[in-house]
Amino acid sequence: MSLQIYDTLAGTKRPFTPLKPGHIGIYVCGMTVYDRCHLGHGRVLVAFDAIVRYLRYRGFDVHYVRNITDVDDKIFARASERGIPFTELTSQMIEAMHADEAALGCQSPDVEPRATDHVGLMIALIERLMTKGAAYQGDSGDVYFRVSAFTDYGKLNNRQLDDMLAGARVAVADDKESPADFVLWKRAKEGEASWESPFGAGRPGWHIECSAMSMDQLGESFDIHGGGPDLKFPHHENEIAQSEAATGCTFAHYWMHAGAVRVHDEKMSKSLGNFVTLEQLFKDVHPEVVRFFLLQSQYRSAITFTPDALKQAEVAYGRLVQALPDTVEAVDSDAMFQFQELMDDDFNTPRAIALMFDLCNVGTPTARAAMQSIGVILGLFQAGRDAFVTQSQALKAAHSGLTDQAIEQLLRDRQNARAAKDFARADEIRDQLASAGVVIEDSVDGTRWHRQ
RNA sequence: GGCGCGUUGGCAGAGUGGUUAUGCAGCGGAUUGCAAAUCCGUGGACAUCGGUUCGAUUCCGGUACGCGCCUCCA
Repeated sequence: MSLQIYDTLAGTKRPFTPLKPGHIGIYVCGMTVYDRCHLGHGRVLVAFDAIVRYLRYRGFDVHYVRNITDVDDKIFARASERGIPFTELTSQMIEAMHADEAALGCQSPDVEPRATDHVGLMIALIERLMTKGAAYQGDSGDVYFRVSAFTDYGKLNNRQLDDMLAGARVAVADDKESPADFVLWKRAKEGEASWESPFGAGRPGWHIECSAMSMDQLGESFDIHGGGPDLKFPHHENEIAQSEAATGCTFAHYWMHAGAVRVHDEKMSKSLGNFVTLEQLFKDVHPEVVRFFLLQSQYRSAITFTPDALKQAEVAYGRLVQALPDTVEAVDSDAMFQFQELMDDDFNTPRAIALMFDLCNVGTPTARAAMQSIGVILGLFQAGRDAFVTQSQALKAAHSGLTDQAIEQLLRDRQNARAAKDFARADEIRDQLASAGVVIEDSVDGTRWHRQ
């Protein structure tokens, strides 16, 4: 079977055919850098990282582009709240994002274009749209995209323009020809960063940056465009409109959207304030566990985050880590073939993980080697077994009431009690340790312990 | 109101027109002073009502409930 990808625009899985054989250009909408990343951002990072890793494993030469939105109302607002220049805020947040991304085991995109570095390209694209009659400047000085100039408007989200106008909730700027028209260029406001342009000083609207930068990196027509679930509308719809109106050719050939992360049956989002940041999660569990947790669901399905679910993932992943082979072995090629079949079906990472457990249960050297290979392709096992255990234990020690020294002392007391056949005392100590989250294992070569 | 998605065993989460998902938890056994860890074994599910079919959790239609988008949000 060949590679199938679910295309949001088609509403179904489609066999994947790259525009240029062997090569794939992919553009993913990245972060607006005004705050720390939460688990929803993490999901997009991990999903597309795993996808890109797999495509490369499959032999494609992948050019992975992910933008950084570093001009935006929220950025200006947050920077002025904190009394710092907006560029200082964005550079802090970009640094934090890169740290989170690295912790999750994601490879950096090949290119990470920033909006502020490409304003010239955006201006050029807006001028092109004006020349074609697809853009106009209102009395306020803002420049808008003329939605009526693009007959396919709504195709990504299956929407009719009339329906959208009827249900419009957004306050309509009175210099728009139509409420559905969206801004390409915002006139400069007092005290805010702005750029000179033929339409006057101002700054770009949100959508235009992705059209300009994706086409700059990947050409006017490219293979895959991805992003989070909340970008389908209006962001990606508007990207299609302005890009295709300008070029006259198909913009992205496959549209991929990750599913939402939920908390208590609500979408995790900044606006609802119900988000948990990656930074917070990394205090409780090893970042690889977060990655594993995310990959346990297919990238398009909704995930409900609960601390218990993360705990389950930790236990399950720990078992796989323990089964990593000590030596380099030949890989079970049959298993790798199965893996490819599973992943070729729209990147079915949950089944790939199930296969890893099957291999773990088989337990032979070649099976365990295959399990490791699969994990590595999915970006797991990056710390290695010993470091993973050490790092996980260190996290738990930070939450524990007992120091390592106290634990060692209790174990010596217990050992003495056992030697004296005072099992009641020995069990009492074991219970005490257990209630502090410390599990002990007696074996012929002594007693081992770990924090649970 | 418009568009779309979901409802699987205690929990997480795949998939299939007739045969074991997988993981966590549970239960039984081996092992252990007792445990833990490990190994072996094991019960348990497809929201609801109709239809198609020899046969549907799986296809089609209705219903209920839930969710997402329609405004910035990954």
